[in-house]
Amino acid sequence: MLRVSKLTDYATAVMTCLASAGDGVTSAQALAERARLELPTVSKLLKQLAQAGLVASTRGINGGYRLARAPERITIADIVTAMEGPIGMTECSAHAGLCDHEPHCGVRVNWQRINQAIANALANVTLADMLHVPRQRASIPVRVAVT
Amino acid sequence: MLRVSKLTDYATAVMTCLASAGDGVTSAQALAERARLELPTVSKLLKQLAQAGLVASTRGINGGYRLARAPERITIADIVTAMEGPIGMTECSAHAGLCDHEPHCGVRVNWQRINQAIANALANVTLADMLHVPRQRASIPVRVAVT
DNA sequence: GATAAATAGTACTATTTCAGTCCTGATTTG
DNA sequence: CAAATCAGGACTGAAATAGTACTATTTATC
Repeated sequence: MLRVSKLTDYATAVMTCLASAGDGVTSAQALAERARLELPTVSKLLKQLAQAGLVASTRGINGGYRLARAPERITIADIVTAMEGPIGMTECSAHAGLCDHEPHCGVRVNWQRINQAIANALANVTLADMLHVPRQRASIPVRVAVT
Repeated sequence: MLRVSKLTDYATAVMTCLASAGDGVTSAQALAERARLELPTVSKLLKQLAQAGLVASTRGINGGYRLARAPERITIADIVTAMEGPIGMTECSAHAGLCDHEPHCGVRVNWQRINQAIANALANVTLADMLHVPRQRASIPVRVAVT
């Protein structure tokens, strides 16, 4: 149903917790409790987020994670990409050359444009935005133009 | 990777073929050949599209399918919804009440806003648009505002 | 009215993906 | 050195997906 995976969903929740936690490091354990998720699951996705460079980790006792950048500079698109790979609605728009139909597929270029629109929509919402419950109207002006 | 299913992808291709076929009915067989897909697959998705009211079918010999509305009035969002159900990036944003975390989930409202942005992006591209190879710039002004 | 062509509906299966868990190793603090 | 914590990989059960097959129904033509 055109959805992101649960892991990605959890990842946004955990990242939001991290953003609200401030500057110090927070352990995976503490994040799991705050997000009400299982520790192994949280560990797994934090590892992925760390590899993608969205969070920085500190090992050892009193270790934990913190955001690698300011919440204003981390977007939903970053998180989705970290968890699921490149954003592409169709196989051929994410990776060229895999589809037999490419030579006679007039639809492909248009899908790429749609992808772009969606990627822009995701890139226009930052972690900082997620911290706020939206105001009545127009608090996050997402403006996407396919050009 | 945030993608639509292959069936949905095929559906857009088949719908595009139908749009370019003009007013008469076109058989599933002919559509399969033009889209270079297997007949059973095309039949299956045409049935779904018919149930969703996007195509009209004529039975019997010389039967086939035609668009139920003008291509300008059928959007990618219509096709995606017909094939995959309601557009929702996360479980909780498509169906309320299923998620244990809802009471303490500050992320949910924001996901709903993102969904809306994406739904708008898909709703702003019509079948008629898909028929054209995009011009150099600004041929499909998709403008999405989360308000 | 019989026949052929085409859609309608249902069921089934193999494959793939996803979610979740567990285990072992590496690192740091005390 | 011991405890706490992250890193990396492997594994498994469940679910979704894709594709196929079969039967019933409808309609035009002869």
